[in-house]
Amino acid sequence: MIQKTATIQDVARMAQVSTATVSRVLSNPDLVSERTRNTVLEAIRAAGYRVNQTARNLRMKRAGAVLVLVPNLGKPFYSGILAGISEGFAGSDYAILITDTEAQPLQDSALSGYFLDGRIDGAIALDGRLSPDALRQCADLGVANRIVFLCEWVEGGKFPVISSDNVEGARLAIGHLHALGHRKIAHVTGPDGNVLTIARREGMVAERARLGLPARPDWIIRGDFSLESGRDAARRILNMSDRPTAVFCSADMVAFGLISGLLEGGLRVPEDISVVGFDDIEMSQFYVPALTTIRQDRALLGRRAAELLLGELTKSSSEDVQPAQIGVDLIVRASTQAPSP
Amino acid sequence: MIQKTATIQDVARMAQVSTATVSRVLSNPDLVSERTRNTVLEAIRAAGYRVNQTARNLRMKRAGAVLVLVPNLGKPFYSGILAGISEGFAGSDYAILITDTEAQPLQDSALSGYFLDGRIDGAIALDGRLSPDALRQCADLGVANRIVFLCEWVEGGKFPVISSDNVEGARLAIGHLHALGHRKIAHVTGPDGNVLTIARREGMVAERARLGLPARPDWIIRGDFSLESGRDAARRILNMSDRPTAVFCSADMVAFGLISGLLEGGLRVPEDISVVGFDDIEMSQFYVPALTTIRQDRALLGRRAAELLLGELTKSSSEDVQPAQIGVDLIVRASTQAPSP
DNA sequence: TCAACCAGTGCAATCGATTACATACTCGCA
DNA sequence: TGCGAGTATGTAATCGATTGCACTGGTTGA
Repeated sequence: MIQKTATIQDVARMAQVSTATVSRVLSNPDLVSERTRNTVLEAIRAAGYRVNQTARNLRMKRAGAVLVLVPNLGKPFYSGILAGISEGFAGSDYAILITDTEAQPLQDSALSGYFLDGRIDGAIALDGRLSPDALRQCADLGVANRIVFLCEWVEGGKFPVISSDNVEGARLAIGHLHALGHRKIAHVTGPDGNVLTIARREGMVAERARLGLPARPDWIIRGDFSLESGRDAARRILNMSDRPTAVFCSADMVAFGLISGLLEGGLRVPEDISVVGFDDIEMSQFYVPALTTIRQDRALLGRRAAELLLGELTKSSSEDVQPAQIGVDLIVRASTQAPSP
Repeated sequence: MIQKTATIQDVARMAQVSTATVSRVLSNPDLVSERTRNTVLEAIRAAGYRVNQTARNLRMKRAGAVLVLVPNLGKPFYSGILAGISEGFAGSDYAILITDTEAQPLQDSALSGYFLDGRIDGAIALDGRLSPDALRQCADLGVANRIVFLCEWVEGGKFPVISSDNVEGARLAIGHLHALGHRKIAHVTGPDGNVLTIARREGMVAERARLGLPARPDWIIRGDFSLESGRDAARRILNMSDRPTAVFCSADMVAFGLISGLLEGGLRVPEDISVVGFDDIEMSQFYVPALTTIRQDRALLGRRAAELLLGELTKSSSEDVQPAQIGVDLIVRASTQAPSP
């Protein structure tokens, strides 16, 4: 804050009314007569007055901010989501704090601490790995309903969740490969214990079984959503005696690593092996080959989470935005084709 | 804010002292006798007291937050920078607001508005395209020294700047290609008018001239840092009668688009054409081929900008962190080799 | 012995808004 | 005519901290 900004007192003086009236003009115009209202609005304009958010927040016992916990800002997947979130909060007077939980790991008490310090009114967690302790502290504080999980979530939590339909995504991927003629389909998973890993893997396994496709234990390859894990998976596949003809990856980044690794090992994609990703990040259409993948509607995910949280915060108690699953789409590009005979 | 959090009043009562004393224990411990201090600290612990930042900020006439203006959060380049920034602010009690100036374009008055509303104490702008009007309004407010430009900047502005040594980067890239034996070197620029475009292009042109390499006007291809513009550049190159043997791209993303476009057109990288990028984003080492590029130290850039701004905000007036240029490095990978004879 | 000084602490104003309650005035109706 | 209801506005408390100023009691030096 700089300079002598006009305060509500200044405006009140100029308009020859009390500060209460000025305040009402701003937040509850109907309570004020039209004549007075116009006088006040004119004074506000003349003074270049703007509400001081800090004072307002103090009086109203709120923080005026929400925190977004992102596992890794470097992963392009999250950008579209953040855009959706800020779109969802546009028009509200909440500020959006963003923190990278990998670059700046949170202490167990950090999240609840933000609430206690009066720094935030709510949070959106894109990180399902928040420690149980941290979450319990928040629950004890009574803010469980103001922590919306987005994309990832924690099992058994009482926190609202917005996520994509991961099982459906896996089903679409396997269905696509099956329709192309693939029978031997492998999967590179996400990190152990991750809820997305579980949902996508189980969706994949279920669909494979439903279609009567063969399953080998080593066709489920452990990954962690990273480029590197895709590379590692490529090495594993190159060494297999009975190689799959197609691989469904738990993330686009994994698919990139995988394709790069396969190429180095002398296998071409899609001629020798088809690859399907998950997410549809911007890069995917420009990769060589352009990646067939499952699109998550990141803007929508973000927006919904924002709306859900906003609903909790402004709690007209009735109109709840419900926790929800967002649909996914299969995007067919160049990294899949019928298996060579 | 939730529940009855203990206030400074509660602590004062428990410790049988005045609120002034409690406040002093927290911010100026030396003023308080050791006996009293311990009593107060004990009371603070017992009450689970935490300073209410909003009240503190109101009283101290500050916002307790800084704004980071990112052109496009989706560009992986920015993530490392953000990590550096938040590292730089760690330990301070400033909150970090992040906004995407593409997803949520700022009105001319928005930035100065943030200051006027008491929402922020300072800003870091990664976006050199802020409108002159917007910047003038900030300058008029007297906050010019609290807006640090990072990576990009505006000409003729009185704003502090932290940036990479772009000219040196271009020199390194051309030098590398020259050393490999390339003589016909093209350049895909950034968007028109962008300061980085200018610095990198001029660095490239100067170095090419210094080395006595041939220059053709159509070897300077207009781009805009995007994947798409890389693709477009590939088409241009494929249509050339006198093709360059190497291309220096103004960004890694451009290089990806270019390589993908060249491959589609039947040219291999690096066998037929060598490609150098700029930035060294995470992806670059996993692209096929792994990308030779100019690394910017993103963590350091972010950290320096944060320190510079923090210095302005806490202004012990003496110890200024100076605006600075950060060094860059050439990272040689697989996308460059000697030209085929 | 007394003034000057210092360390340690409290009182109360202050930051800039919101809002419960009180007040004043105008109608409408019995 | 008088009273209750309704409308428009003002008064002042309040949110939870920080800090200038005043006060107290003890030490020091002349």
